[in-house]
Amino acid sequence: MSLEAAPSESAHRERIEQRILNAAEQVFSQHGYRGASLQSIADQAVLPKANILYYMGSKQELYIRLLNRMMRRWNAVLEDITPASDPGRVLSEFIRTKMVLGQRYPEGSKLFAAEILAGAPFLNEYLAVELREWVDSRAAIIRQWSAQGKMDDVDPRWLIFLIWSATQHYTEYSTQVTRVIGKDELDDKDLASITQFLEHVILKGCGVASQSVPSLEKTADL
Amino acid sequence: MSLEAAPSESAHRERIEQRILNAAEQVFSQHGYRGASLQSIADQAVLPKANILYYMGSKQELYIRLLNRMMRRWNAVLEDITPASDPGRVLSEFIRTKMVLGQRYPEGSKLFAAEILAGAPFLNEYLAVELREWVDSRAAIIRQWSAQGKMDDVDPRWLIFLIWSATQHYTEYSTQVTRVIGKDELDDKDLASITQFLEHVILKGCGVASQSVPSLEKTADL
DNA sequence: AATTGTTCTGACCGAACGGTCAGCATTGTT
DNA sequence: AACAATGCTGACCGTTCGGTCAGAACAATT
Repeated sequence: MSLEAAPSESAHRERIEQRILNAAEQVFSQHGYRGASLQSIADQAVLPKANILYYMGSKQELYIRLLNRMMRRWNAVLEDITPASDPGRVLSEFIRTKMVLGQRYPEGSKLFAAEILAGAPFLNEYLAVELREWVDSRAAIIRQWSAQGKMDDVDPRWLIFLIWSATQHYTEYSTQVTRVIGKDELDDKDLASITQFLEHVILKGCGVASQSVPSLEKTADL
Repeated sequence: MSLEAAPSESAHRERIEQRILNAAEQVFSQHGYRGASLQSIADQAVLPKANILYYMGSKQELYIRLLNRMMRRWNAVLEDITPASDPGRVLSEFIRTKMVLGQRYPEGSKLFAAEILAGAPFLNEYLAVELREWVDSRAAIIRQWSAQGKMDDVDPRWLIFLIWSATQHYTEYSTQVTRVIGKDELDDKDLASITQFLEHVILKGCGVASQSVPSLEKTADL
């Protein structure tokens, strides 16, 4: 009845599905696939249990939709990287992007973590094919940077895993981090401080010149 | 009837309990507290389900025994650290110890990770009290090192979390790492390579002089 | 007002859950 | 040989699990 045909007919459905997906993401990320129950997801979404199955079909379909949604958010990271790129700029952007992604989708990150802990029964192929190609192609470029003398001769795969783990830590282990530093949650100041710390240590540790403020150096001279 | 009274009477019991604990550690670490079933633990231990409850009392008691066992293994790390210690030596030892611990007790590490992901319902107090004191006391010493000019002025808590996350990654995310690098498991050569990489990047990144072989530097002189 | 198609959900299903217990098997003591 | 004490487990309990389904509720079209 409107100029746009498709979206208006499913506008209501779309809203409910998003509500279910968000609720499910929270429950699955906390308790994993087996530990999450449709009843607790329904409670979280304030909907009857049968309604969840009406929209999502089954527990497994719901879970896979969540994984796909999370993987899609990932695809934009480090797309335009070439041997001519500046390592410092690229690594900084990588660290910052991953910190932002973790903050924007904390439940999605935890969901991914729980899936890996369970042995990646649903993501096995994704890890072995798509993610592997992603890592391999970036690793090849980093190796060229090393060969060009732009940075130390480190194994690029370990470097990628280092950035991955260090950034991921603050979303997946937020419970641990906040308890240890005695806060309820990390504020923007903390996150900026963490990001700056990681950029400083990782770039300097790889022998990459940093373009950020060198305020962390023990010697201010050149 | 022997010189040792207590241990002989419970030798059999001890063996069975260890068998159950090891089986339970595997199942809990994969699926979390809720996702683990006593039946699957019993299957893993090749024992009838009722036997598990005979020895452990309840699912919760079994889980808490596992957490305590894992926490006990942790207490030896970085005990003898003073402001006079050499930062390079201490940080290297920290990295190596954590890598070894993760390799020795991979299921225990994953168990811990799953507990944190679930919001640390059982470890809340441990994190907020004991672990916090552990981190605070080490952080105070690291700050003195920075003040003495022995290393860059970085936030010691972020440094501790960085080492924690980077080392933990290879045990907790072993599924992801092995799939991405196309192996079934990480061998000793990989682990040595990773350890050396982490020592290089983290020590150099914090402005700490390293005593290990400087083979990774892009310049071999000096 | 009647018809049609979609949305929704209470009630129910068999299976699996954590936990209990009666009672058989095994061992150690006398 | 008799007797406790402990080890052990099949059978069972009430509850919750993922999933099905008949039919009520609702909206849109005629």
